[in-house]
Amino acid sequence: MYISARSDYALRAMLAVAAGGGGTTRPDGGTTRPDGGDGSRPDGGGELVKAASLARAQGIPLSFLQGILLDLRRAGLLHSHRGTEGGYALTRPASQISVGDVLRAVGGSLTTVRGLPAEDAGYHGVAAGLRDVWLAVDGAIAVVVDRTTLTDLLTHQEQEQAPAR
Amino acid sequence: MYISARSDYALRAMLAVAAGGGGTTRPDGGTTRPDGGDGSRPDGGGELVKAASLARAQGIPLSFLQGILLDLRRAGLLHSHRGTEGGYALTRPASQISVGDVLRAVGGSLTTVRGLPAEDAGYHGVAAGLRDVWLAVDGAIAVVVDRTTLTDLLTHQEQEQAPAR
DNA sequence: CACTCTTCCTACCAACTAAATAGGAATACT
DNA sequence: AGTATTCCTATTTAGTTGGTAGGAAGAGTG
Repeated sequence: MYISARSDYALRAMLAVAAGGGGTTRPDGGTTRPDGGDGSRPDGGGELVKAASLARAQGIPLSFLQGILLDLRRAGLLHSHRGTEGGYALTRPASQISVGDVLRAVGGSLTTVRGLPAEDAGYHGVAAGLRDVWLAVDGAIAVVVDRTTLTDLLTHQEQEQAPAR
Repeated sequence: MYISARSDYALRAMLAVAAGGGGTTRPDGGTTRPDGGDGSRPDGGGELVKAASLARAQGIPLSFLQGILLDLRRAGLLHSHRGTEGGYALTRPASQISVGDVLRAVGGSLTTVRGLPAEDAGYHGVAAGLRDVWLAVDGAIAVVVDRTTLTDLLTHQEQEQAPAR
C-alpha cells in the first residue's frame, strides 16, 4: 500500500542503468553526462554507469543512492566495478529483471502488516480471517510486479491488465 | 505494501462490532464482557457494542481505538450512541461493507508513493513508465479488498483467488 | 610507487509519522 | 442531580524513513 522512497529510487536507478546511463529528457535542460568523454559504448548490455551519473539523471541524493545500489548489488541484480572507469551494470538483461525483483531486493517482503511479513500476523478470534486477506493482497501485487520487466517499462509497453472484476 | 497499525486495528474493530461485541476465543482466557448485564440482544444487526469491549476483545489500547472509531464514524461506516447503554453499531449489514471501505476510511488513498497518491508521482525520463505500474498495483489491490466483505471474513469463506499467472 | 577516481561501508542526524496517553466537554439514561 | 459513557483535542514517546558525512579499500594511471 505504501511505496517507500527507497523502493522508488531503486527502480528508477535500475531503469537508468538499463537505459545506459541516464535519462535523455530532463526538465531543467541540463546535460546528463557529467564527464566529457562519452566512453566506449558497446551496445550489448554491459556498459558501466557511475553512481553520480544516476543520481544526477534522476534527481536522487548521491550518498543515499549509494546505499541503495549496495543493496541491489548484494541481491545480485547489479555488478559493480571500482576505480577510475568504474560504475554499475546489470547482471542480467533488462528483459529478465522484474519490478518485483527490485522491490524485494531493497524492501524485503512485499506486503507487511505493522512491519511484520503478512504471513505471521497473529490474529485472535473474529479477526482470524484477516491473514488470508493480506496473503491475497500480496499475491495480487506479486502478479503485477513480477510480470512487468524493466524492458517493458523502458519501451512503454506495460499493459496494465487488472484482473477481470 | 505496508498495512499500518491503524488500518489493522480498524478492520479488527469492525469485525468485532459485526460479530456482536467481541471475540469468543481469547488467548489469556478472560471474559470479553466487561459489564455484568448481558443487555438486550435482538439478533438482527443493530446491537450496540462499547469501545472498551472492543479494545479488550482484540487487545487494542482503548484511547487509541477511540480515535479510529471516530474516523470510521465520520466515514459513515459506524453509528454511535452515547450514554450508559451506548456503543457502536454498523450502519449497513456486514455483507455490504468491504475491506476496502474500511481501509479507505482510515487510510485515505489505497496506494501511496512516498506519501503521495499513486497518480501524481511526477517521473522524469526513463522512469516515466513507473506511474502505470503503481496504478496497476493499486487496481489489483482494489479488486481483492473490494471483493471481500466483513461477512466473508467472519464465515471464513474468503476465497483468495489470485489471478491466473 | 604515489596519485586520483570510484565504489564500499559505517556511523550519525533530522524530520516525520505512528502509537499511545491524559484530560476534559458533551450527551443520555436513571 | 448524578453517573456512565461516548466524543474530542492536546501532548508525549518511540521508531522508521530520508538524508548526510567521512573515511577505508580497491582499480587504474603516470
